[in-house]
Amino acid sequence: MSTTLSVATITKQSHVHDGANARVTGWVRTRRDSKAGISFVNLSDGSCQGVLQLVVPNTLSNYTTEILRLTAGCSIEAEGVLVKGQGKTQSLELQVASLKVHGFVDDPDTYPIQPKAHTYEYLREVAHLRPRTNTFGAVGRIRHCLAMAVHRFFHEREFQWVHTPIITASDCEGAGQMFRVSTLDGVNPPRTPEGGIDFDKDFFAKQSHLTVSGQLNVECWCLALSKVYTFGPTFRAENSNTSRHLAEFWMIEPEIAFADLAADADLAEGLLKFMFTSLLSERADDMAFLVERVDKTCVERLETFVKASFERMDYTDAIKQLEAVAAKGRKFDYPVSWGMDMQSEHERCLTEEIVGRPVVVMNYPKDIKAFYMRMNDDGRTVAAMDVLAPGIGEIVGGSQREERLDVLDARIKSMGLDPAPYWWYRDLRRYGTVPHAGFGLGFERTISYATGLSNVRDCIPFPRTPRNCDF
RNA sequence: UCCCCUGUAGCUCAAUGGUAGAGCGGGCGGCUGUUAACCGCCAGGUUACUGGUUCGAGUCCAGUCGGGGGAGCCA
Repeated sequence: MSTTLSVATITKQSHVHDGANARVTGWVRTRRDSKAGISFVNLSDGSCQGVLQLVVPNTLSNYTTEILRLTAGCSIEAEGVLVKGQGKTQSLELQVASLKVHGFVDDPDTYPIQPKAHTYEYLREVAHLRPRTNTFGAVGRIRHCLAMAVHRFFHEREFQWVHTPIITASDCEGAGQMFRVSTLDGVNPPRTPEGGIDFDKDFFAKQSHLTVSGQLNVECWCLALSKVYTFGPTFRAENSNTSRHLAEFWMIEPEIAFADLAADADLAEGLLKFMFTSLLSERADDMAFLVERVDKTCVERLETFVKASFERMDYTDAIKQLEAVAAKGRKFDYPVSWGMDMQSEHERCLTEEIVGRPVVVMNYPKDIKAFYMRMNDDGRTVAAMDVLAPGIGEIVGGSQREERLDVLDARIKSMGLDPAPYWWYRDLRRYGTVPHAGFGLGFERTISYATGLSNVRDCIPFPRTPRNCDF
């Protein structure tokens, strides 16, 4: 019985396995027949970008009945000897002694995945099969690599991973439209005497939703474990139809105690650089493929990214710089002025044209930011930061949190919010409050930036967007 | 939600308002230690849907549905 080896193992350790007996499993990419009495079958098992070439002699008993019927997508297992190939490449190939077909492809004429370029739009319609393509195989492995890098980064720095809830009954998140979670009969719900829906009868005896952020929950654990993070799915019911938005996406949200906004920005920079350094060293095969087929500049972009320090700029200075280029004739659809929320065109101009690399914009006007962000001494800005990246815009949004109860209460009041639901959040400021800060990093946007895939729907296995929840 | 673009063979795309085509994929044959090979033949279509203009509509118009890009919101 031969050892089962992955294509990745055979490729990476070719010197070890040269001459060895091996068993391999996977899916057929291509088949070429030679009248010299052999067929060449390229096999992918998804373990790496490359394929293993199987050399199948016509002396096998199932050669004419099965081997010659192999088409793209058939699943097989093969046993034989690994030897150096005779073709152009020096890599190992399998001289097949026996080959078993697990599943043929019905109707190869219409098999959706062909050995050719498909459009991303088409592949989204066959999302159950698209991981079989080179590009989506690469993105899947890259996604895994980056996720592992996130955990490694935090673990090595004594952060604790906190599993914040997916379902939340606090209506105080304020980061956009939420998906309702309910077991009530949506067609004929129980009613209150006033005629409204009676949520006392609902599963949690109150309204509940899918979380839009783990931040408020992770802050609680931060004020006990000091360095924490969440990494999980979040949900936004916004009717956003863009290449940068998903209804379900993954977010990384660290929170650090006894830390200010500058430490927060340093953490964001360190995390992103660690992720991309890991990617460049661990998935060189997939990145090389992306350079060839998707985005010529993606490796170069990441190499530059990990070497350069982020530009740090106050919001006030960013506005001055934008006003300066506008004065020189740069046209904007929206005029630039202090106090405005920067539009996409402004963010892109700043990171792509003015700075030319990622930029951290800090200390925004208080009126355009959330209630929990720490009021600066000037009384008109808060300690908020966004990391803007060329080509994609905002990938990180964060802040130092308001730790002073009286200031927090004043903010809640001035923004017209009801303080009651925030009782537990306020308790953190009553019992041993500390300066603390954190941010959210959009995982799919990070993958988009790293790979050059310009639509986040191609950066998650099964994208959920308005009017689209297939598979 | 708003603006713009778009929908033709399994896929990627052609086709002045006038006979719907090519490449790839598939089938058959040839050739070859081949590399998303190469050569020949064959099959494959209610041009998204509904209606309209016209002698004649893939093409022009209206509506519906799908897809994309941009904006807003944000990660």
